[in-house]
Amino acid sequence: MQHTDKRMAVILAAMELVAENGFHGSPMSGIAKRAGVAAGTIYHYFESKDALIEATYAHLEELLIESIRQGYCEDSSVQERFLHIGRALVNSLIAFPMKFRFIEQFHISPYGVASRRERLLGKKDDLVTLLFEDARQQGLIKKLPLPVVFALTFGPLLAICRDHIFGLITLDDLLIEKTVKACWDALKR
Amino acid sequence: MQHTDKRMAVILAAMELVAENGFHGSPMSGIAKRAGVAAGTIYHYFESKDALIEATYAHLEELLIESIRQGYCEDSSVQERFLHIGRALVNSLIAFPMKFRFIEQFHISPYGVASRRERLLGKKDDLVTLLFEDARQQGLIKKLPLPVVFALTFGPLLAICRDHIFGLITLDDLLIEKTVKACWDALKR
DNA sequence: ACTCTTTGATTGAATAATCATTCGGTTTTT
DNA sequence: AAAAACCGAATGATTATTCAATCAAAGAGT
Repeated sequence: MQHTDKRMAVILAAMELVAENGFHGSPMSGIAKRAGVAAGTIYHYFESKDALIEATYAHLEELLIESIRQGYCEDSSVQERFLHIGRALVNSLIAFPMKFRFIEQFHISPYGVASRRERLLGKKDDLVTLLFEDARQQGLIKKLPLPVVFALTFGPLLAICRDHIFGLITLDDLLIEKTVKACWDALKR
Repeated sequence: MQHTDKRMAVILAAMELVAENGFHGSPMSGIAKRAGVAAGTIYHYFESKDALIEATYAHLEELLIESIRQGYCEDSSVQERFLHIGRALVNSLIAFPMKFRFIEQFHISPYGVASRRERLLGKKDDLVTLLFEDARQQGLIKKLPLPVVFALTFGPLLAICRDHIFGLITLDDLLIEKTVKACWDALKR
């Protein structure tokens, strides 16, 4: 077993347990057992439980960004790029319910607050922010603060992922397309 | 001190602690201390921690429904009723950030899953569901499954409440109005 | 090839803190 | 005085974290 193998096993186990039971239902001993690793080993790779949680989120975020970037064409029209991002996000989230559940848990937890603030105030160079700035410059969307634009886009998309994963609806390509287009209707002037 | 006084003190303390620290950071001893009550007393009113959490959510939900019903006019146009609900919801949530934080924690936690399923599959007689069915019959909104309609409405509204409470934006009446109208744009055909 | 040594990885039992819950007794209300 | 509300220390289970002991691998010297 390689150096990073156990590290990744721990991250995956943490993701699954937290997704299923929340942070308060995910003891380190349980994570260790699911990862097939001794409790002490976790502390070889992560300073604390908090550090493990942060690392797990960072890993999932990377996967998500990667899957959105896949097939993204910088030269397409604003609307086409918007549709691509929406589709890719929803498909990626519902493909692995555990990912989605963990990310939601993280976002509302005290862990996520700082991370969230950084995101919106700090980095100005990510794919989505650039797209929205582009759209505003071209006068395609309403004049609203960036966080509101984010809300109108990702609020509904995360909500339908949640409903799908909890079995309240069944998302297919057509329904995803319709919903993403409806989000666009909310933005366009 | 009245019979129900301590009961309510416990509920409020639970709301505040859970809103601040999540379920895993809200020990019964802490709730008791904040409520100004002995730990054992909680068990006079609630069978267990789970029961307390459920009761706290039920109480908040009642308050929320009440504040939305206030000033709601059954005879208004669909769009006017929609705007009223959106405005009332956002104003009510940002007026007491603790309420909002608790409700979010609850919805995502294992507690909320069952409650959520009941809501959408069971009760067909609440204000909002009736409004949406009305709107669909009049051909005013897109033909989408009810959960998706809910997502397009409440997804963004909850998101802007979160952003406001975390200090990422500052909501005023105008911005709230604009955002609720944008949600309507997402729905209307 | 064969030992000795070093280094880092891994273990799991031990620790100390914290948790939900209980219960015998006290106070308050009726 | 009976009943209900209330208290808070005690209980037993669970927790994150530590650590002394083992293991595996990889040279280094012979």
